[in-house]
Amino acid sequence: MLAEIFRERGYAGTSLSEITLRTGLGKGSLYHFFPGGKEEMARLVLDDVSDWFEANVFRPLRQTEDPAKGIDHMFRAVNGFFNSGRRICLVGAFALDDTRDRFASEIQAYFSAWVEALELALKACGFANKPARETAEEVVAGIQGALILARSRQEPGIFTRALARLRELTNLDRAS
Amino acid sequence: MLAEIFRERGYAGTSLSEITLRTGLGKGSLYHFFPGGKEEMARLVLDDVSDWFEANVFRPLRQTEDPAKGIDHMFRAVNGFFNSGRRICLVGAFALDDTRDRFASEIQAYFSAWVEALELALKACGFANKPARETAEEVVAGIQGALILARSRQEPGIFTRALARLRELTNLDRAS
DNA sequence: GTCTATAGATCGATAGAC
DNA sequence: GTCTATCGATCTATAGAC
Repeated sequence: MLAEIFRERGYAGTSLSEITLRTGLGKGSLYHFFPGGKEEMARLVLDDVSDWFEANVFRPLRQTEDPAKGIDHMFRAVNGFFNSGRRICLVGAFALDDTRDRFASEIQAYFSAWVEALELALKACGFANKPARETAEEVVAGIQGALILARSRQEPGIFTRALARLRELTNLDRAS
Repeated sequence: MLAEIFRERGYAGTSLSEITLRTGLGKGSLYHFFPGGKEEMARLVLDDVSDWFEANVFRPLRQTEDPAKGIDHMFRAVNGFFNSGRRICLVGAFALDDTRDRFASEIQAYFSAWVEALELALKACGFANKPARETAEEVVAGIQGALILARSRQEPGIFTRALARLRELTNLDRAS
């Protein structure tokens, strides 16, 4: 719920009065749970997102017994989490304006963990160091960009199609 | 100048007091030039961006005599405009939260024009309909995502590397 | 055109009753 | 814990002198 408000309004655009309205909690209660105010609420949301990706995306990518399965799992989990392109990435949105500076370490950690976990899986699939790194960056960036494009056109199909194409980049036989 | 403020703060995070400080104009002057207030200022900035891309990216892509040159021109213009990954895309940033609804037609037009112009150039290069469309979406989304990734890690090199890889996708001999 | 002054609303945050 | 009341700051926007 909190996360959805920040996703809709952005960090600067989210007001405590809207949070009280949509959560049903008065400001007194909100400041009881979050003495740090709006910033602490947003930090909790970012942590929740990171935890979810750690459990459902990064960790499966790091298990090296069957790396292809981890990659497959990533694409399915990502498609589900972003509701096939109808939901944006909060971390990516926060990265674009000065909100990034407020949550620099969280945002940096999220994308680093993602790229590095995918890079590891690609190497385990047989990719050499450089193509593994570059493909990992290309896939993570491609996902973020597809979310922008899908939302800008209000056309979620753009995201699903993009995921399918990005998945092909992770096939070793198509790598350069 | 106006554009840079909106890029830094986002639409909701941009205040008129900061605009008066950084432009040196009082609020009276600002409302003299922009009776519509902040929204009209942002709309002007979006129009300026659209005009720049129309002249320096979309139009070169649409000239079909030498489509490969148009594509090459796009990558160089984009790298320059986004300052090799140090500057974000205002339209993409606006697309992510509810700012999108306020400027829906401008944002939609920007990305549609970009994808369609690139699609046209790719077809002129010999791409079939479907790969041309999909590659165009992949390149535009990849650029947007690379800007997010580069900014989140404060590492502009990510953007330059991404552009180089996306450029390869526009080579017909590498298309699927 | 540009300024200052200010209106009226809303902001994040706090105080204190219950 | 949850509420209401309210603080001081800041917001967008306007009024009116010059």
